[in-house]
Amino acid sequence: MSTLKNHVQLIGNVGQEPTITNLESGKKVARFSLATNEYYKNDKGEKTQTTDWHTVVAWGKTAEITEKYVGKGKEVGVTGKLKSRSYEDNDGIKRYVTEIEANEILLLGTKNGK
Amino acid sequence: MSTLKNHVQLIGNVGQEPTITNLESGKKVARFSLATNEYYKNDKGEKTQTTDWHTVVAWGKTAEITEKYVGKGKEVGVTGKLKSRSYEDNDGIKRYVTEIEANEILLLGTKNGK
Amino acid sequence: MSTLKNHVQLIGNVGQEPTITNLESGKKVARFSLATNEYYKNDKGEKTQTTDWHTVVAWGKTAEITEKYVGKGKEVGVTGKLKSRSYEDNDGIKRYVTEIEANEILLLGTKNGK
Amino acid sequence: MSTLKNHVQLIGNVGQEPTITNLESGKKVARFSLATNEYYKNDKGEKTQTTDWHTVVAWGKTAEITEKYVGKGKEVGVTGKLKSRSYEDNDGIKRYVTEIEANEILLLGTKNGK
DNA sequence: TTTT
DNA sequence: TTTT
Repeated sequence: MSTLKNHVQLIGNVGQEPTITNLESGKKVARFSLATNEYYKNDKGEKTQTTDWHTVVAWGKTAEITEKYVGKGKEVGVTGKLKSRSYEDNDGIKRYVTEIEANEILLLGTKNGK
Repeated sequence: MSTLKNHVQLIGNVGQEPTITNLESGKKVARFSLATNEYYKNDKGEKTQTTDWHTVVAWGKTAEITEKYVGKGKEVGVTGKLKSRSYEDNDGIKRYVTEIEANEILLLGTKNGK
Repeated sequence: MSTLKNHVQLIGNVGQEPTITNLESGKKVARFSLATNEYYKNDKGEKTQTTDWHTVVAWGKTAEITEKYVGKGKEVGVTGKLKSRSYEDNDGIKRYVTEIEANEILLLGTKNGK
Repeated sequence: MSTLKNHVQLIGNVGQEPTITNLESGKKVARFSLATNEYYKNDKGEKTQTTDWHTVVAWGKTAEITEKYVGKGKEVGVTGKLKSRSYEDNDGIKRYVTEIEANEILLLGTKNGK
């Protein structure tokens, strides 16, 4: 888990309530979407915004923190690594997804942003 | 282009010769796949390796540097941001891709790693 | 200004009001101290905190943003690079200082954290 | 050890052989200086270089890796955190130093850069 | 010198 | 004190 070789950091707002899955092993997995917003002025000097949506996955203890503290609209910081995987959807079509596997999730702008 | 809000860094090896596209505007776009390798020992103490593949896109001047210096097998460092977009493939299926839009590409382990 | 070769990121609280210097050239320089706090449990299971203090320097436009928005106690994110320099103090003793030269300063936990 | 709150990354060349200290506890500490070089053209279009020197400290297992593999002139990548501390020098003058406490040290441009 |  |  080298942070030199594969490192992602995002600061943004949570799109929806995280989904929590309890694995048979007793481990938890949390998954949520995160919007990163950039504000800039376009050619005409008008204020514009771009939003990028990211899928964040958290395992184990980080999933538990997610379940407790991360909610829709909250501002969070995430560090982790980029992982890609493929699966077959219900129509038998091979799909590729890229997710951010979180090492750390930090609540920002809150009293308990510890 | 906030590096606090959306920042990716990768160090790895280039999978294939980059593809270069010359846009009508005269601008260049370079695209290549990058493998990040992690080495670790598994439960049984055996040396194991995980490889993650990433798609890197470079525009303008960074594309030109890519065209000149980046080649199959080379060790490179990349920083940039995560961008997701969708398109329809030839069968009319909506596809989602996540790419790293490079700000900077650094050649490592070379005499011209400037 | 390679973010691969020399990159620092901090999220913390501002210790004091920034000092602003107006250079003869008309350019501004802002300087402030930033505390990064880590919370953990010690050997005895007691909650403990470590604080590291950093000196952040901002030039030009980033200095102007600092002057307007950064104040004592505020939570801010900073990215930039590590710079070291030496000077002689009033007693003629050579001093070395390490500062973070900010590329970007982001206000966190605020409505205008854009 | 939050990489969101306090994170440094450097890629550069080692200035001298690392110094290794064996603590009474049996733990090792390694310390070395690292040069990060930036190349750019100045106002007159001449190629110029700036070098920043950093002090890297590694503890425990990372110190052992440093002892084995890190040597003068080698190209290495380092991630870690910024730590400042003070001490009294031999003349009783209080000195402040800022060091990078390494989490990870990666040998670049070598066959064993794993 | 901040914050929790 | 490194490197290109």
